[in-house]
Amino acid sequence: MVSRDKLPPLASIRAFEAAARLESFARAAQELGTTAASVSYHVRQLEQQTGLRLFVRHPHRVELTMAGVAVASEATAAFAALRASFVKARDRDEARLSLTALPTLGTSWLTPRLGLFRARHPDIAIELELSAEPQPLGDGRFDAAIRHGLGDWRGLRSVRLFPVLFTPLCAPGLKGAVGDLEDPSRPLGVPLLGRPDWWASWYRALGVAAGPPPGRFGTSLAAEHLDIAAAVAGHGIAIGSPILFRDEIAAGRLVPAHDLVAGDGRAFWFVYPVVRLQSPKIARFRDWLCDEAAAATAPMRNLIDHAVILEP
Amino acid sequence: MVSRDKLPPLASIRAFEAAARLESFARAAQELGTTAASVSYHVRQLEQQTGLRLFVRHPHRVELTMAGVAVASEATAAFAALRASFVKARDRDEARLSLTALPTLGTSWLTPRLGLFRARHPDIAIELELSAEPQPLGDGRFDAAIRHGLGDWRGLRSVRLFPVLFTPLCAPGLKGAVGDLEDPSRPLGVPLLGRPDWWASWYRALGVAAGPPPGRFGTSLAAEHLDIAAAVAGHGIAIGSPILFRDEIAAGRLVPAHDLVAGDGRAFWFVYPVVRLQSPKIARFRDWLCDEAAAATAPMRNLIDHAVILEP
DNA sequence: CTAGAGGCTAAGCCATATTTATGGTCAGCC
DNA sequence: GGCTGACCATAAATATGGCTTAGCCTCTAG
Repeated sequence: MVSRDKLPPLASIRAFEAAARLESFARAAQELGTTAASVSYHVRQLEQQTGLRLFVRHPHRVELTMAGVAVASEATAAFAALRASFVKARDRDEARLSLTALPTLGTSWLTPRLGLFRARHPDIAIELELSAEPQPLGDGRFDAAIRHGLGDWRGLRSVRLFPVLFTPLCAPGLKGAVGDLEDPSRPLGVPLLGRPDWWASWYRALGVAAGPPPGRFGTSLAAEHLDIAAAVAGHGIAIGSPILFRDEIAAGRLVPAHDLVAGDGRAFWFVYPVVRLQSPKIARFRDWLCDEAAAATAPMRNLIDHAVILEP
Repeated sequence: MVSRDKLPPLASIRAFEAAARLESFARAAQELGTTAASVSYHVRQLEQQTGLRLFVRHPHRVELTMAGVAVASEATAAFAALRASFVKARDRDEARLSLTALPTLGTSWLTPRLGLFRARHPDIAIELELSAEPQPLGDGRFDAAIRHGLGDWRGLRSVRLFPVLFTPLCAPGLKGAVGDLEDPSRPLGVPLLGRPDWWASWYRALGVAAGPPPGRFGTSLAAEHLDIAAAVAGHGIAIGSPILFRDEIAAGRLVPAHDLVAGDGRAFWFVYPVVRLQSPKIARFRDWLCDEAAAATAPMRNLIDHAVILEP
């Protein structure tokens, strides 16, 4: 005899439950997407395991026994509860999407657009955390992230948004004060703002091996968007992405200080764990985000195509 | 995305539930009688199917997420309910054992012994129905049967109890009045009781081709045990089983009218559906019945071994 | 600092469940 | 009253899915 409190095979219970509810092996097979023979096998299996007679077989119909009725009703309830618990968990999970992104991207590009997402998907609340350090996904804190890099994070699905680019940007009033930007050895009149390594990269893209000397830089700020804000205030020439700061340029608060747009081969990616490929809320956000990224890059096609991409 | 109300694979839910309850894949594997790799696989499977993150993986321990806690508690409850329903159904089913048997065996052999079974197994109530026609098993009316035959009923498990034998029996006072039983053509002085075909078989076993002429028989009764009762009353010589009527013989109410014991190759069998091999109540009754049959036949070993068995 | 425990991944195998095919029985229907 | 179709049982072959095995990494404990 089978142990008194061991659960019989669940597949068999499932087949039995459907057969009992539908009062037919054939219909149960249909519901379960299998064959009547399979249902018959499973029900018999269950009867043998439990020692209970669950169905009385009549030549072309089956009838539940007393024991069968009792077990079936409880099994139906148990399966319903199980299904309900998953649905409920998913509903709750669906209502909140937690993201992490880099401060610059979050502040200058993502935040202004999130309202549009919320308007289109009012059932999903977005939580956005900004941090310079990439936060790990998969520990339950974040559903997805926007990162920059090469898109090769293992265990994560990466969807490319747009390339990481940089170009000198300054306030319109400063444009005249800018001397010969192309030669880092000649005095410039205004300080450079932003990460020195980006400036160095940009000069490499220009064909100049030596980056600007340290004395050229103004106050060093924590993040790209802060440098840009400083540039808007007329404190110098910042280096930044023409895609991220397109609105500033379009509004005339910033102008390119030079035509050359450089890139380092990296891009911004929307990333989320492969195990959550099936998550509808992530899929919805991803699709929306891709559309936004496409809309943001389409008018800049020409600029992007002519960017000088350095080998990483 | 997986359909909103489709139940994920039950095997995966089961693995997850155990892992959640025990807070360890390794212990869950142990409980489920499988390996940690399998549990890991199933949990991952479930997470992919549902799009829910259920566990946070720490290097050498796992931790339930919010969603995991919610699902796990409901899953545990659902499984418990399922298990309970089977246990309850079995308990209820266990309390009553319904049997069908032949009238003669039931009246003369089984009924006197049932009290002993009840005394030893007070939790099982026996229902016994006697009928000359073999009742079908498997339609829910009877759990098991005692039949006579060759033990080759398909779909049924047969356990041999003792052989079907027959020998002439009469009241002690009649023994002297019996003439030459061995020659069916010579007058006998007393009528023969019981089924003419059994008498014919008995004479064949004796080596006499011709059975007794019809005129030799007394009143024809419906069942063997009624013939035996008539014999006890001194109305003639009955043919019947020395095993079934052992008590009558031991008490001196009947004596063998001849030494020859014949058999037709058949036996009494305890039979029950193969699908109920696991049924504890049937197993208990079967074991008890076999013991009783063994106890009843042991003292008659010699007699049984010397019986003349006819080819069926 | 080593040993042990816990978990992940990958790959190959095996078992389990399903399919396919056949047969039998009954109900409905010309 | 036979025919046809629906339904279930059974058996054998197949295939898919899940298990196991083996190796690795990380962390904890002694």
